[in-house]
Order: sequence, then C-alpha cells, then structure tokens
Amino acid sequence: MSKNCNFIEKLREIGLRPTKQRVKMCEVLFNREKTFHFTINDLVKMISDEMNEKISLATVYNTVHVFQKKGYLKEISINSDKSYFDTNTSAHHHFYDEDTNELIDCDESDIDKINIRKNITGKKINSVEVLVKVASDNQNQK
Amino acid sequence: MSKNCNFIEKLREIGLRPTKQRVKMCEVLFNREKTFHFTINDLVKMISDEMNEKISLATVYNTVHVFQKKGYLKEISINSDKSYFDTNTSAHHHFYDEDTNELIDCDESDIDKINIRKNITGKKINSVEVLVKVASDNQNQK
DNA sequence: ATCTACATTATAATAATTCTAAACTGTTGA
DNA sequence: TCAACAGTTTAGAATTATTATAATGTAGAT
Repeated sequence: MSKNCNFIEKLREIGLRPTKQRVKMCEVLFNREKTFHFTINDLVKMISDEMNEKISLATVYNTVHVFQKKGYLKEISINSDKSYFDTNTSAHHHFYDEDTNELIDCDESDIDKINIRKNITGKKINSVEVLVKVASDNQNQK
Repeated sequence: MSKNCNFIEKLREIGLRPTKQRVKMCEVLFNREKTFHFTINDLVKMISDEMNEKISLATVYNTVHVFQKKGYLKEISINSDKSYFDTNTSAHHHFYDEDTNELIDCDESDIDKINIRKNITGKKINSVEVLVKVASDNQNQK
C-alpha cells in the first residue's frame, strides 16, 4: 500500500470493501513518509488523536489482521504481553530497547544477510527475523 | 543447572531457599538429557503428569521468573499470546513451525554468527536472536 | 522451640485479545 | 432505484495469559 490517497480504489483492488473504517485506518497507517511500529493500543490512540474519530476496538483488531494477511502489515516477534506491527513489510531486522520497550529498525547494512543451512522437510521458510535486545549500559539491572 | 539431583544444594548455592516446590520444578526442568522448550501451561501439565503433584500457578510463574533471572532459563522471542521458555540457556537460534506452533533448536552450524554493525550509544547488546518461521510447503494457506 | 523473612497459595484483578449476536452498509442485479 | 444479501462494524461478554493480594505456611537462624 503506498503513499497518497485513493485508498478506496486500492482496497477494492485487493478485494476488500472500502468501508469508512478501513479507509481511515489506511490513512493513519499508510499515508506517511516513514514506516513505523505500533501496537493495537497505539493505533487506537492515533486514530482518535489524528482523526478525532472512534473505531471499535474489535474492528481495529480485525482490520489490522486483514491488512496483515494481505501483506500490508508485518507482525514483529518480540516476547511481550502485546503484539507489535510494522508498516514496513520488507525484510529487515530490529533492535529492541528493553528499558523503553522501543523498537528500532536495522537497515540492510547493519546486519549481514543470514544464511540458513538447516532445512526442514516439507516446510518452507516464511521469514527470518533477527531481534537484538539492548539495554542501558551502566546499570547492571537486567 | 545441571543433570542429576541434589538440587537442594544447588538452590542454596545460588541463594534460593530449597522449598519443596522449587526442588520439584528443578527435577522437572533440569533432570533430563535434552533441553527443551515450554510454556507455563506446558510446565504445569508436566508437573501434574510426571510428579502427580499440584503446584500453585502463581508459584510456577514466580519460580520460572526467578530461574530466568538467575540465568537457568531463557525466554524466547516469538510473537504469541503466551511466553516460551528454554532450558537451553546458551546462545542459539530457533525455527518456529507456524503450522504446529513447535519450536525447534538450531545448532551452531545451522546459522553463521551474526555480526551486528549498528550500535546504540549508552546501550549494550543483551542478546541476538534469530527466529526462522516455517510453514507447510504445499498449501499456500499462510 | 521460636522467630522472622521469605514462599506458597487461592483467589481476585488486570490486560490483551477473541467471540457473539445484533445492527449496519457496500455492492449486485432486477 | 432499490431490495437483498454478504460482508462489516459494534458494544459488550468471554477467554486467556499474567500479575497482584493478603492470608497462611515454612526454611533457617538463634
């Protein structure tokens, strides 16, 4: 899903009814310069802040999962009580700041291409994710 | 924590009171040939199956977290509603079978050492985890 | 044996997510 | 244009994982 509107057409193209709610969520998620990470909670807040509008929590969950299934959002694996999503669906890795719970993108040059030698019969690799967990240097509070 | 008993002494050595419950959990977790992965739920089941005993859920949570803090268990980052733990605390990576929700160890030779070039000021790297998600090859049901 | 700090427990509370069933709305085709 | 239907949204209930609470129990020191 790319910059600039007519999300109505785009939604139709990928076989989704362009409802008010979906169009609004497209605007919040995809109508920006930079990709970003969010939790469902973040997203609900963004919708109510930026659009001054309330979309039912269930709808936000549904729509995020639909967008994910269609490949316009990626879920990020970090162990946590909540799920993190990324509007950047290209293959890339992350730093996770354990002090602030902040997710930071790696770009390609940060980590070499991962070469997987193992291979499981009958299974294909869907994704390879590297998560680098960092925390404050001085305190040994971990 | 290693094979073979006297977990009472071992617990004492690391500054934990060797309570009935902790000793039992040590036996279930560490008294085996192979390391393994589990969720809290799995562990509760193992305790009741293998030891014919019930340990309060709260205690299982507490004790797992204590063992984790002391470095005898490692939490694994996979996105999920629940937390996964590993009795293998050495640095290693995982395959995750999305069909069966099964976690499979990689050994050292499966994935080259990850070289991180990015570095965040004031933060030190606590861990580097690679998660390779796989799923059934034939069906395109993802 | 007694004391005390740490542990355990059952249960309640919280938080994230999913389910449900009723109301609503794009879209299709008469 | 409009009825009809399938797909959507919604509020709220239900579920699931996890953490907090407060009372009771217990290991280890004196």
